[in-house]
Amino acid sequence: MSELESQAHATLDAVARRAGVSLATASRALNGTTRVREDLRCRVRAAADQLGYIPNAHAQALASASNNTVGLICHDVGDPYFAAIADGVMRAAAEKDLLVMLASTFREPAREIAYVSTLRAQRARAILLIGSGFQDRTWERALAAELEPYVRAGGRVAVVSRHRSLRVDAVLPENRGGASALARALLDLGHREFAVLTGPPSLTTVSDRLAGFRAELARAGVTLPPERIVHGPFTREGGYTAARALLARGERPTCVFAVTDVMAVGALAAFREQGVRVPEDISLAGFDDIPLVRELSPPLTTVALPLTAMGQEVMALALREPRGPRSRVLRMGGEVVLRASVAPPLCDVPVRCQ
Amino acid sequence: MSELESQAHATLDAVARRAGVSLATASRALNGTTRVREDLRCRVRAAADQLGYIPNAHAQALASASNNTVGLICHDVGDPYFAAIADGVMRAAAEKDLLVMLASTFREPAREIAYVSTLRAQRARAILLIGSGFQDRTWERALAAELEPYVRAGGRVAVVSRHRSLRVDAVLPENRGGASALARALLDLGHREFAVLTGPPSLTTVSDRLAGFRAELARAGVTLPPERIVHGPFTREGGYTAARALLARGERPTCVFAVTDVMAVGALAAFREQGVRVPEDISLAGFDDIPLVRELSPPLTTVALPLTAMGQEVMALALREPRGPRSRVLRMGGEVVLRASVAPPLCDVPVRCQ
DNA sequence: GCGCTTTCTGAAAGCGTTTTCCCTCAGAGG
DNA sequence: CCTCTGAGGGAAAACGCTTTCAGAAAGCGC
Repeated sequence: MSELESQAHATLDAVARRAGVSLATASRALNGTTRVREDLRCRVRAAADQLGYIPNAHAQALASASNNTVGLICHDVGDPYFAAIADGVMRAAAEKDLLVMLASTFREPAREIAYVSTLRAQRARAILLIGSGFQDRTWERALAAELEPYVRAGGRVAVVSRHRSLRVDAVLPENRGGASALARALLDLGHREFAVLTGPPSLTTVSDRLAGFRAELARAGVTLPPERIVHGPFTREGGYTAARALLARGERPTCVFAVTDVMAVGALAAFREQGVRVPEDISLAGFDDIPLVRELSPPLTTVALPLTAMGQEVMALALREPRGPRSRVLRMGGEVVLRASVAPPLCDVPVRCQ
Repeated sequence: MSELESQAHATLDAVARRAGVSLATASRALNGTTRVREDLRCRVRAAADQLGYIPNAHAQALASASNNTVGLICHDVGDPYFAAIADGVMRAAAEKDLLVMLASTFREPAREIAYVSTLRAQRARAILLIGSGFQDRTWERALAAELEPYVRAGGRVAVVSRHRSLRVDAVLPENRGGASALARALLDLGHREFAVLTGPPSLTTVSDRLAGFRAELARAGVTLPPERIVHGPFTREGGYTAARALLARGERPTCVFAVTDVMAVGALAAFREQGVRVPEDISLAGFDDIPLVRELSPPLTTVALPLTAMGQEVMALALREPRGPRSRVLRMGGEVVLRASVAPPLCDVPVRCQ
């Protein structure tokens, strides 16, 4: 607009002119791609400094058909689960000198697809998708349709905890095994009356954790009646509401498994509000081991996932040279961390008491 | 590399050719900048769809000298404080159709400056700096030197909670007033023996909160002896260590103020570990009102900051047309939220007891 | 002194868009 | 029937870089 206000950026051309060399030499001197006589290199450097030259990344990307940005798509950076994974991704990016474009879908599938498209336009070197896919099969298909040409054009895609229908490299939490191990531990404590607070049933994250948990119960001859399974969104409020609903139904299990820690946090609040003591009245366990659950009282028993490491690994996976058509899958975590939120059931329940 | 593997992106040229129009028309048809005959527009659209055309954002940015990316620099996305603000920024970005490039400095000043440089190269429309600056005056100066030509070239800069030495638009938490109000509330409860767990003293966030707190105590004739002030990093561990140090010194205040909630979380853990009950033995208060402090038991008394809104506002500030040379400052938050982590001091302390 | 490498350097051709400038053509007005 | 206007379309010039392709200069053995 006004004359003085915007002062254009110095271009490489200006640098070259000032250093008394050609454009090509200036480019080479600055990038060090080819040998350039030392004195010329110095002159160019000096000229660049004096002019405050900052290369135009867009021009570079356009000319060299390469760039060092990656896209990170998650549902909600405010959620500690995603924040922890994003942190890992950021660490990996810093190490590899990559710039991360972050996108939060706010759990709207349309937004996710739009972001993939945007990242394609940016010619991002890789796209990282974090978190469970959407219930709707249609969306998952649309997403795959958007991703496929990207991959064909040389883009890399890697995901954390997505539905396997996307045939891409993936970091998968040890959902089934972890949930089984947790069930085992809870059974060992003497619990027989379980309830589960869970997310949208069509997500593999949910179904795997549920299946693992159930399988282990079944092995011990314990069943999980449908009225003891409450669905809700993967949020604190979801957990809160689900726990309230459970209590409102008059269900009094000795142990509640929330399929994510975030839901467990909500459940804990609900229990507290209703005067249900944890673990004396009800034992509570979660999944993920987000940092905050250690700070609760009682600290939450959960299945640990190395979230930051998972973030780093998904980046590594995306950057690794593809070896073939088969997608690589890295399973991580799954260890039970016993904390004070679980205890043996009270003796008025007709099971052995330790 | 291999022949089949990479399949180049369709270009606008290809779209134009297929639609039987010129490059210019194709561009206009897709962007809708000028009127284009309806049938041609359709033909272009169809051709673009068939070819799976995705415009090259770099070429667009280069040609139009504009783009819609903004840079977000924070210390650590994994920290709930930054995560919450980042969430607000993401919301604002989604609304305005901006792409956010995220950078975590991991609290290394050099990295921060490098990121500003990178974002300048990307010709980001705005740069958002979140969180306290670094102690070292040299770094702050270097940062300003990097930012200044960016602003002169038309870039926008806005910060949350940075040192005022950066003359840019800013969202500032009501540090002083909030801390004063908190002190007032604690005094009203009857406390006279205070301790403070605090961060690096050169940060204004720290000094303002400390000053506000102190001023209010002074007004009540209460002093804060230096041995009751413990410094540490702005992390959970910092709070933990500081609290341990305080106890190790044999100090037994009736009330502890941690200048950030994250530190308070660490302090709470330390107290619990040492058998110090909160609030019976020591009242504990924090600052920020990060979501997790509501889940603690006891829930933490704190000074509320609307973190997500602050993230939204800093974006709004960065995007707003500059009105003049004066930088705009938006003060937000500062209300005391009383929760169960504070209580009147026990009567064995020689003060009035409520 | 001659031809032959070996280094560097410079000119220029892209990269994929947007945008300016100009031309054409239809329709309105006389 | 002719001119004027305005709308729409095409050619080509940017945008700021990288990289190819030659050419110049310098070093070398004979």
